[in-house]
Amino acid sequence: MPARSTDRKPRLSVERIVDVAMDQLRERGYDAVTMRSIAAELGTGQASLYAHVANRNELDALVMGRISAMLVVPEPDPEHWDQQIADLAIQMLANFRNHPGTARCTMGNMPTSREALVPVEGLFAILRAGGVGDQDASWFGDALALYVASVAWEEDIWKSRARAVNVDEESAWDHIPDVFGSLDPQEFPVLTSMGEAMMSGGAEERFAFGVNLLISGLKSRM
Amino acid sequence: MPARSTDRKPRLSVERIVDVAMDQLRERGYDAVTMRSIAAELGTGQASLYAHVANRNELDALVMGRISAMLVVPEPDPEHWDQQIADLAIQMLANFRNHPGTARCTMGNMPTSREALVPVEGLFAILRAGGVGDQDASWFGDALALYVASVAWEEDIWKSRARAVNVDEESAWDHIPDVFGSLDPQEFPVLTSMGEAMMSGGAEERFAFGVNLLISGLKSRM
DNA sequence: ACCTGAACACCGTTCAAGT
DNA sequence: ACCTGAACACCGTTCAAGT
Repeated sequence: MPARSTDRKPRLSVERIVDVAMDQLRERGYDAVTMRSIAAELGTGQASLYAHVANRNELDALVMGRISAMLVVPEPDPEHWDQQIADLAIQMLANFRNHPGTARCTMGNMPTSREALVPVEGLFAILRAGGVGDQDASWFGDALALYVASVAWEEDIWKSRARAVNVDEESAWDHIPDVFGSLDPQEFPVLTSMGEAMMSGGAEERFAFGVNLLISGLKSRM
Repeated sequence: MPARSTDRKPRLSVERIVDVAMDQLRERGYDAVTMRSIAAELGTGQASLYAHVANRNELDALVMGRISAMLVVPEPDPEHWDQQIADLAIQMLANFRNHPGTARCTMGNMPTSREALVPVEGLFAILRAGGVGDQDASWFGDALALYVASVAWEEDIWKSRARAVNVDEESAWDHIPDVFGSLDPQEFPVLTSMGEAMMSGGAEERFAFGVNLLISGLKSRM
């Protein structure tokens, strides 16, 4: 009798491959997720994945589509377009953080799939409603997406490095103040005199500052 | 008789290793430069490199130091701090372009060497002269450096991809308009109606726009 | 059509052994 | 102290062969 509903090896599919990729990205970080590690978890050989995914880069694009689909872009409110953009940026970073390791998958990959383009459409709809010209909107969208992904990717890198040294993320930063403390005040008068400003502020504040820079800059053109 | 001045294998040194790395980064792109390829060009085994360089990541940091040392940061002119920062950003991007493949080396690497910190000191000196507070300066410097490196790295990625397909860089973009052309205007009303704005503007204009965004944003806080 | 084992052509890094 | 050959434990991708 065929055990239909409890088959130990359901068929491979793009969805299952991306599922496993997302899990492993979270648990191991970008560099430790390989075609082989994914295949192993799926109980198959690495060659089998290539029947569903062309190559590693396409897998990255699929992961980008998956996390893009999680974004919820609000209906444009012309009165509060700037706040809507700021909120969206914060949502994007939070989404990357909820799915560690995925930021790297988006870098260098243009959004070309339907999934990935839906939030882009939403972003531009908000900008247009706010009265931002198409040219400015296009370039602004580029800069914002690049900034958010870069910040998320850097955070992933610190996480991976801490994991490599097998130390908690906080104490990985411990030796950084040493660099500034050991600087020659003659040669580095500014750096040595702004020590605490270099260190202060959490990731949240830094990111909010950067997003505010971009949005204020855009407003100052209008 | 010992042929002193024409020794075919001068001693290995960090400098020579970084020299070769920079050359190969230019000619092959980041991913194709390996400990092995560097060792091969130096006529030695890959293991020999490890007597001078701890690992690949340290090599990247050394490359970052090398290109940082090429930057010329002007004496602060309080009247024109904003233009000085814009010029510096343009110089940074030009420097990355003159040394293709090096942008990736800087990503995720904090400037900790003396070489790498000299231009950072110069940047902060300009900002301080311009009256920017230390906290703002610190966060702004972060965002600017991240933005410039990201843009340069993306350009390197397009270049590598074009190289992989063995096609010139221009025609690698040929199929991109197709993506927008095939979009459903019902689902993507904004994207389909801003076609030319998405494409227009060279890399130069886009970058100048992004830098202007950051600087204008910073000014609007003062 | 989908899956597999085995191979190809690579990686970074380590280490015992040489000079 | 510096260098080397050889190995270890990996990569992405391909391909002939199976079902």
